[in-house]
Order: sequence, then structure tokens, then C-alpha cells
Amino acid sequence: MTDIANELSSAVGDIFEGFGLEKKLGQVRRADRPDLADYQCNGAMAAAKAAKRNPREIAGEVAPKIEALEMVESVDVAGPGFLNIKVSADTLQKRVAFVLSDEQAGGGKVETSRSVMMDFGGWNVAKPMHIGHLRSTIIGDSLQRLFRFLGDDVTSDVHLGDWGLQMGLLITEVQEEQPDLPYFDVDFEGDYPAESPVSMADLERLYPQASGKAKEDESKKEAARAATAELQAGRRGYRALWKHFCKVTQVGLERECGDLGVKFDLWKGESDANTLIPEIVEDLKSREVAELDDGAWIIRVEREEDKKDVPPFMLLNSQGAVGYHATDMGTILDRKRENKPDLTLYVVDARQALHFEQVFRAAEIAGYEKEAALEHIGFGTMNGKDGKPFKTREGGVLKLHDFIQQAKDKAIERLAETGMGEDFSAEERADIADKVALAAIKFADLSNVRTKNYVFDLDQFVAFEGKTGPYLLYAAVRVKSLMRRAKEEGIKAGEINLELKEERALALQLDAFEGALKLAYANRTPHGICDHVYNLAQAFSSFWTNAPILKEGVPADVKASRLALAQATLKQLETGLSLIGIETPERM
RNA sequence: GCACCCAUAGCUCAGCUGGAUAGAGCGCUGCCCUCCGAAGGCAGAGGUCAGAGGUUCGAAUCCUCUUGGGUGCGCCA
Repeated sequence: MTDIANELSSAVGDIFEGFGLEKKLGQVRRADRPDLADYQCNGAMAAAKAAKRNPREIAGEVAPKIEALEMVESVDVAGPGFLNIKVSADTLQKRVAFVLSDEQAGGGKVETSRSVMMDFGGWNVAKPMHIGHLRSTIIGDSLQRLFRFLGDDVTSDVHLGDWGLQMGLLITEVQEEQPDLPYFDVDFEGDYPAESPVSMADLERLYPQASGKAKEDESKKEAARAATAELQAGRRGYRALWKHFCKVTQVGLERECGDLGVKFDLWKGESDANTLIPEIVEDLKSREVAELDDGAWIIRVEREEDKKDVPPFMLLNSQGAVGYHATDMGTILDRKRENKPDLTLYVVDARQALHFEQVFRAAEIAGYEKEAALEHIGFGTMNGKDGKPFKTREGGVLKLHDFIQQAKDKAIERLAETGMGEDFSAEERADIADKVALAAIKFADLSNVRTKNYVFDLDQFVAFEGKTGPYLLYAAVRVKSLMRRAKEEGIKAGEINLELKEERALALQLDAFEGALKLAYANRTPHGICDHVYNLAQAFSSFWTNAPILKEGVPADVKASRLALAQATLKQLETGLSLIGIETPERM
């Protein structure tokens, strides 16, 4: 069963076709004027344009046929030719019953399942995990949940940044601080220490330090480049030291992932593409895809129709080292062989757009992957209240862990203010605070259009009032509490009978889930899911205050009907929230 | 210089392939708890959709230009 809008579209499309009009003109959607209709079709006006006829005349011809459909209650022609459709109560009732019984909660499935690779997170070895990584992780995670839910075979890969110049910078920086370590002795032949010479804290300090020096001092940069090339060429001591960097970093990364409730299927890194690089270089050189230019091996990717300069793809730099062009190419080939994805999504900051364009073009030229199977899912930056990139009060880069902690502290504060959960155990309260904080962060992020920058205001987002994650948790918890009470009283959900306008509005909202998911899926924009769950929670709140469910004096059959409606809502609400990575507590 | 993204209510943001009276939230005003969780609901004030042209029966949406912000542009990732 698909949603009502879809069924109507198909039926109305057939009717349009019967009049010699295009089927797609029969497209039906939710009405923008709920006072006039449940659903609307604007096709008559477009049809009139194409056929050079009067739109009202066409609408008038089509309307009786639509009205004759079993699911339709009535059809009106309004304004220049809008077809306003009201569906029968029975149609809506069946739809709600379906949502209640459907394992997808009415969310639907894709027609053909694809194999999809998702590359997000963008964590780097040794660079501090900061606020800038948040969006990729949250958006990527939501997309992997959505795609999987709709039936695709998804593989997510954190694609660790572990192979570029930052590694060389770290190596030279450690050498400067601790020159006597065996890693730097070329003649050293023994076993290197099992213990890392640096901690995560050291790494977080060393990288910005080294990076700063390299910017000021060209010779330091040269040394780092050389070290990078040597590492990539396999210098034993460098490899051993590098492994320590990676291992130490991984511990911190797993902590962040756990905190965010995000899971990756693969923890591969840029370095994993390394084994393929020589093969690729050889292949592209021999087929003359790559050419030598200024000492570097490049692939020209510019096109006639380009309106801008598209710099070449850099296979090997003049030092013979590989950068992220080459590792990304290697990764594409690796995935092509290992996972055979139909589609690869790169959830990476919009500023990388040119980079991906170069890589995708180069992959196509090289014949490793079709350009159309590679997609950059860009996003804007998260700014502070001043509209500038999010920083600490001191102006430094805010670590992700600290940021999440701030949100948790704020959640604890808010819960205490309202006395919510005060008689719960400390563990439960802490768990609730965690869920509230994450819901606040994720909902705030995902409810903005992905491609735009947005302003993060912690006070606003951790609020329980308004369009926030915590409000949604509250809405869900309220229904859960109702369910517990119904169970205690032995009341069961029964046949659905929609009478009040709030009941009808809620049913219509439940029907909109599939459309919201499909749109989010097609555009890779989770914010449509946010809108849907929020609208659903609002429709439920209105229903809740106007349609008593378990109160005394409510007839048994009405109780059973409303309980079914509430249950369907809870199911879809929790399903929808799970798709944006939000978990609901049992109570709060 | 060239290219991309963005500009909608006091603030933060939605607005799907062009459609009816441009929607939310916060804030503001007024109602609604002897009654399932009021962290809620209902009602109201508040907008020349940055500006100017154009296409169209119809434009916040499409095209052109202007202004004002952000970002990117071969050996960092």
C-alpha cells in the first residue's frame, strides 16, 4: 500500500490520460488549503496551457470522474482550475490502520534496492575532533539510516584522514620534540616500542603547532612533505610511529561516535587506498591518461563548457607523494572492487565541491567509475550567534566532545528547572539528559536545509518549547505514558473511526510520512523528515487536547479508536525520529 | 578577476517539479488546567519574499542585471 496522495495521483493520472492529457498532470498532493480540501491537483491548469484550452473547462470534465473514485468523497473546482479533493473517512481510516500494522509505519520502500556507499564523518588522525565534523557525521548518519530504512544496501565508511601531509607534519614535529626516539634512526633494526610516544592530547597540541610553523617557515613545510613521501614509500620507523598516531586517535574517535549514537560499517582510511596507488599510477601513466607537468603527474579534467577554471587532478605531486586526489581515486577503485556500489555519497563540507568535481571527472576519464555514480553531498557551516563559525568563548576551535558536554549540561539544567524526572534514579536522569541533548543537537542541525549555513543557539535548541528535538521527545513520551495507562486499565486499540477534525487532520498527517521520506531520499535532505515529525507531533498535540482518549465518560469504542490513532502516531513518530538519529526515552 | 552558494516576519528558519490568503518556532498580546503529562492547546498582531527588469493566465520559486554576505580557484586536506 502506498500513501493516499500516490494512489490518487495514479488514479487521477489515468483519468487525465482518458482525456488525452499527460498522465503526470494528474499529480495529486496534500492541499495547501486544508479548509477547502484534503488533497489537490493542479494539473488542469498545466494541461490547459499545453492544449491551449480553458483550465476550468478541463477541470470540469475531469472532476466527475475523480469524484466517482471509491476513495473520494467529493471534488470541487476552484479558482482558475484547482481540483480540490476530499477523501472518504473510510479511506483515511484504512490508511491509519495500515500505518499501525506496517513495519515501515507507512514510510514505504524504494522500488529497486541499490548498493550505496556513504562516505562521511571525515575524521582525521591527530587533528582535534571539532565542531566542524559534526554536520558531516549527523547528516551522513541520518542519510544512512534513511537509505537503509527504504531498502537500499548501505555501507558507511568513516574514511579516516590518515595519509596526507598532516602525517608528515606530525612526524617532523615529534622528531623536533623527541629527536632521540628510534623511529627517526634510519639504521635502527630492532622492535619499536609498543607504547605510543604521544598521547591524544599531545597530538591535538602538535598538529596545530606543526601546521602553524609550516605556514611561516617554508623549510619546515618542505621537511614535512619529504617525511610524508617517505612514510608513503614505506620508511619503517615512520610507519611504526604513524601506526601509533592512528591507534591513539581511534580511541578518541570511537568515544565520539558512541556519544553521538553513530555507527560506521567500515573504519577504512586514506591509507587503505595506498596499496592501489602504484597500480593506478602505472595504469594511468601507461594509458597516457596522466601526464607530467611541472614535475607532477596530473590528469587534465577541464571541459569546453566550463565557465570556470577547473585545475587538473593531481595524481602525484612533484615530490612523488600522493595527496587526497590520489587517495580518493584509490578509494573509488577499492570500493568498486570490494563493494561494487551503484552510488557513492560523499557527505562533506560544501567548500570541497571543486575537489570532488575534479576527482569524479578524473575517475570517469580513468574509467574506474561513472561520474554519475559519485555524488558530493555538500553542506554549509554551523555558525555561532554572531553569524561567524562556531568557536569557543576564547575564540579557539571547539572540540566536539566539549560541545556535546555543554549540551548535556544544559539539558541537565533544564530538566532540573522543571523538576522533570526528579524522582527517577540518577542513572535514568543522566540517560534522559543525554537523549535530550542529542535530540536538541541533531534536530537543530538536520531541520535546516543542508546546503545552507545555520546559526546554532544552544539555549534555543535545548529548550523544550517550540520546534526543537526535546519537544518531540516530550510528545513521544506523553503518548508512551498514555499507552502504559491504557495497558493498566486493560483498554485496547480497536477499530478506527475518524470524527473530529483533529482526528482527521492527524490521519492526513500520518499519510504524509511516505511522501516526506521519498522527498528526503531523492534530495538527500533529512530536513524533510524533521518537518514531518514536527508536524505530526503538532497534529497529535492538537488531537490530544481536543479529543480525550482515556478520560471518564468517553465511550469504549471511541477510546479504542483514539488509542489506535495514538498508537499509530507513536509508531510513526519514533520511526521518523530514529531516521534522524534520535532516540526517545520511555519517560521523562 | 572567474565560478559556486545565500538574501523570506523583530530574531532563527521552512516553502517539494511555478499555483489559491507566503508558513513554523522564539519573542509580543489575549484566552484555556477540580479533567489522559499546560514542556501543551486556541486566537491575534507582525512580511513591498534584498532591489530592478523579463517569461507566464499565475513568480518567493524560472531567466537577466544590480546590491549585499559567504565560499572556492594545481602540488594542504
